[in-house]
Amino acid sequence: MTNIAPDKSGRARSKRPPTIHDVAAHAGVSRGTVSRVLQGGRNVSPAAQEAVNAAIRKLDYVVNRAARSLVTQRAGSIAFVLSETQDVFFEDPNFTTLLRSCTAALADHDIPLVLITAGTEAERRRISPYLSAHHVDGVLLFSSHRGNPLIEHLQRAAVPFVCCGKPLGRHGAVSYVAADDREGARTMVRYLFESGRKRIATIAGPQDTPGGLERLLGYREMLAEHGVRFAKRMVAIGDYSRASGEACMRQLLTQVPDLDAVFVASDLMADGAMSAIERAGLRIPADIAVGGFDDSPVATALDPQLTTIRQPWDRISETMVRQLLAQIEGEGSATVILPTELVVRAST
Amino acid sequence: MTNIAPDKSGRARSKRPPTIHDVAAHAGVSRGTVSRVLQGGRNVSPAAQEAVNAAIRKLDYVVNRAARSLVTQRAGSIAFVLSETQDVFFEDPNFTTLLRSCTAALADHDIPLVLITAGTEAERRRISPYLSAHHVDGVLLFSSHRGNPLIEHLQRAAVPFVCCGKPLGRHGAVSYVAADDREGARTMVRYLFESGRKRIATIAGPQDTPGGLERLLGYREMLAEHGVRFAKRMVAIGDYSRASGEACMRQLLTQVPDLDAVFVASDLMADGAMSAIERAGLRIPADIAVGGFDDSPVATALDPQLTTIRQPWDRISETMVRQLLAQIEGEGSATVILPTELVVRAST
DNA sequence: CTGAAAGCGCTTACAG
DNA sequence: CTGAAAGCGCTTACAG
Repeated sequence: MTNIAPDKSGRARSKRPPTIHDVAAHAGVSRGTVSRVLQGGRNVSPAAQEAVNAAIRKLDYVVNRAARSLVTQRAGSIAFVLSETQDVFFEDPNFTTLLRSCTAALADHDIPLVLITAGTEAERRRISPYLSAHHVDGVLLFSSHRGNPLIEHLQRAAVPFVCCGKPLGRHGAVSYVAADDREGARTMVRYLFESGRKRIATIAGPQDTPGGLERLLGYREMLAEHGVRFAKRMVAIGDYSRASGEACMRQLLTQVPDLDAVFVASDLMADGAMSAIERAGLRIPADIAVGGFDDSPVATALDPQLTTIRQPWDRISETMVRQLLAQIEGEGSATVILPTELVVRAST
Repeated sequence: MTNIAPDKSGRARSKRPPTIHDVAAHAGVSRGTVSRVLQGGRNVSPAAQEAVNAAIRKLDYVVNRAARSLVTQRAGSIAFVLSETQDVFFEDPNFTTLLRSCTAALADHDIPLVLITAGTEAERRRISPYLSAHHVDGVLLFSSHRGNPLIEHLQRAAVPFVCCGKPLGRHGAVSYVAADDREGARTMVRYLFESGRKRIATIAGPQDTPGGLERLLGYREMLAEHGVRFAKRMVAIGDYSRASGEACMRQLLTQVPDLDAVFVASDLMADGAMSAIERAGLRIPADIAVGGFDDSPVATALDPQLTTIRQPWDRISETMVRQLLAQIEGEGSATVILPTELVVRAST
């Protein structure tokens, strides 16, 4: 009887939690049997099963994860690794969306999520041993810029991982889940053409990120399909920040005074672009139609509300988690591309 | 020799990590000695110390946390528990700021942060056993609305925790860290008076949150100190969302057509309020001065940029972490109030 | 200052 | 289907 009862105040006093041993004693079986029902009840008689479950409920038993980890050699947790400059990523509403849906997806599997940031080289050095030591069973990796050394590190350490978005650069077989950026861009630009727009400019994302690259490609493809010649002055490259969207739009307005539509590679940049357009005394969508990308919370906060391409964040997260879990079980890598969806609002 | 060398491709093949045993053998000492240097090197000769450290480096040894946890009865990790309706909290930029600075503060102590959301009753039920089972050593609790059952739960389970902001409702001694909401509000309203404003309205936060309550109180106090009678029609209550700020402002504009300033209890609501003001054809700050609260990223994205009260997020996070760590070491509870700062920009 | 040994709470072949 | 037993990798009194 190692348990200490709560004292009169009702406050538990260093009451140490029941172990598998207590449960076994209570149920009148061996610890091995208790462990078996904990694992799902294979090879356990219904009677024993029942007795053990009753004891578990009675004692409020919950397994000690450290002890389990020690023998199974599994951490039982998964890391959400954010390998971006912190400022950029934390201000990006997409990050929040992703974090939320990954948390939910992991909670469904009863797996704790360990949040790790690794924006700087120093941080990466610090977390490397943690990751290599298998303190987590796998990692959900968020890192959009080309050539993140973390990828190679994880590969060497044989830590299962899944990237969000295609990792740029030369790597072996790497699992990733991404939205269909190019097709999303094509859809938006096609829609702008079909709405009667003729001179469609674009604000692209950084060209060392898959979204920056692919969405620009989609834009060019759709121009070609409509027999429109691609012109450099119709393109400005931002960094996904609101401020860069505003600056890019000013630049485009100067270079192409008569443009009548702009496809912006992120909602946040579209927000900035809209400010620039309004400040130039032009109306949206009467003078210029604006199409975004993401369908982030800002899209509906804008005035007029933003027509955009919805990224399937929930599906992306769920799929990443599923893929990672499969990989932990020994399955090979895979890449999954998920479709996007055009959401028409008032800005076009 | 249980280690399997990397194969020719350089890819580690199920190489199992070195243990304390390997280190001991390598250094020619006992496992106990290795453990002692791991704990800081008390009672270890310099020579042994040296040999062990060399072996650790040589073998790339990193401690197995599960094994350590099992014997120390410490999880070695801390939970960041978000007990708000998810939508509200994830869209709140303050949350992101807090999460970032807590991650950084914990990283400084080399403690992994486990992210847990508990917005719904069902979620709370699910995480309770996890928390009570001491799968984390303590929790940083984010929950602003009155009467969160999680607080009592943590108290009963004797899990150390520190709240962000004063928890409303009857509780025993609870540790929390908060900004000085009332003083911040007083500072803003005083500043508005001193800028020559006469009819100052306010958009307050939810009245079952400390920020909602205290900032309104500060407003009232400062009115009284300036001999201005408090009038109900000068107050609107929002829910911290952008949309509510806009609605509240419309309401105030109707109720008090001649107001010349408004103190808004959050930057996000101030964003909405500014939209409403502009839509009413009024100018900021010429016709109406707008003061916010938080100094969140939106403050500088607005046009004009927002005058606001800066919350000391970094200090709040650091202090919460320090307090929690102290509590885990057995120290008693404490409450810490941190000063805010007026940041004057273009909206006043 | 150091080593031998017990023990943390589980899981998992291995017999039966 | 079940129990006895070994063992996961550490820490920590306890002797010396």
